[in-house]
Amino acid sequence: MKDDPTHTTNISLELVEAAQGFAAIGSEPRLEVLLALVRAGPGGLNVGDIQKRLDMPASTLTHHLRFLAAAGLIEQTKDGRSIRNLAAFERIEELAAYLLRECCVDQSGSTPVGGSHDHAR
Amino acid sequence: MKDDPTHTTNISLELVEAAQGFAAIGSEPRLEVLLALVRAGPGGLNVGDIQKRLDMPASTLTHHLRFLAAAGLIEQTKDGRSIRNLAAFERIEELAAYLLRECCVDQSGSTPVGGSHDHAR
DNA sequence: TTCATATTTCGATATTTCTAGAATTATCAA
DNA sequence: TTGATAATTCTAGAAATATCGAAATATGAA
Repeated sequence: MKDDPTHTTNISLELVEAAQGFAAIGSEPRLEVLLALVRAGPGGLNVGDIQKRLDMPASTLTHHLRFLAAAGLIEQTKDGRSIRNLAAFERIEELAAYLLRECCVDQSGSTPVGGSHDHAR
Repeated sequence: MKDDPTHTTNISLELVEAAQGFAAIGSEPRLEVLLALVRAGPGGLNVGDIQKRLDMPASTLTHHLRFLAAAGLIEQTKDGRSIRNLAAFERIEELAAYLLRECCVDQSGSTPVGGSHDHAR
């Protein structure tokens, strides 16, 4: 019982996914893109909007959006001839939760839940 | 009053520092190193210990430790002929807080605190 | 269809990061 | 001092990322 694939909303992220998520926001331009989307709220922003706000070449922006999407931090839906980008709040929260969960291990002195994450080696 | 250098415990991270922190844990080997330190607790681990646990060449490990230290995610103190590495729990929490703070902006519909982070452009 | 807009793909270059062996420095012990 | 241990620095090739202009693709409007 290491991970339950039947759950869509995963409670705990795997290390690999967490690392990918952190890498995605571990770049200033990408973090700025994500924050712009977060601030834009449920309506999101299309690529052109982001481009204007951050003054970034379209091809560069596409490159970064691909990273964010691959890490599950944004969702992209086609809307006419433009692409609507939405911040994936759940994933952001999962990343925060991952950090907090790991952070408190061994500090309070007890294992918080069940040994959910891969230890060993 | 944007940032108070007299405070050791900074309340809010700048975007640049946050991105650096996320980049530091945005690599599987580095995230594993940090988790090992977190699990080791207040005693920390020296480089050799980490090396054995993760089975990683010393020079590679040093490389990653430098990243983590630069991002403020670990603290290194000399202890005899070995180096004691400690997880910087505060910084980890700051990163989590950064995510949660940004995540909730515009979602609840109101600006949470004062416009603490750089908007605009 | 023709034109304009929105975005991606392509291609090319620059830079960074990853990895790890070899050499070096530092420290303690005998 | 000599020897062993701990860690870093040096070096370098491979791989990944970053940046961005130009060309291509897709869609909607006239």
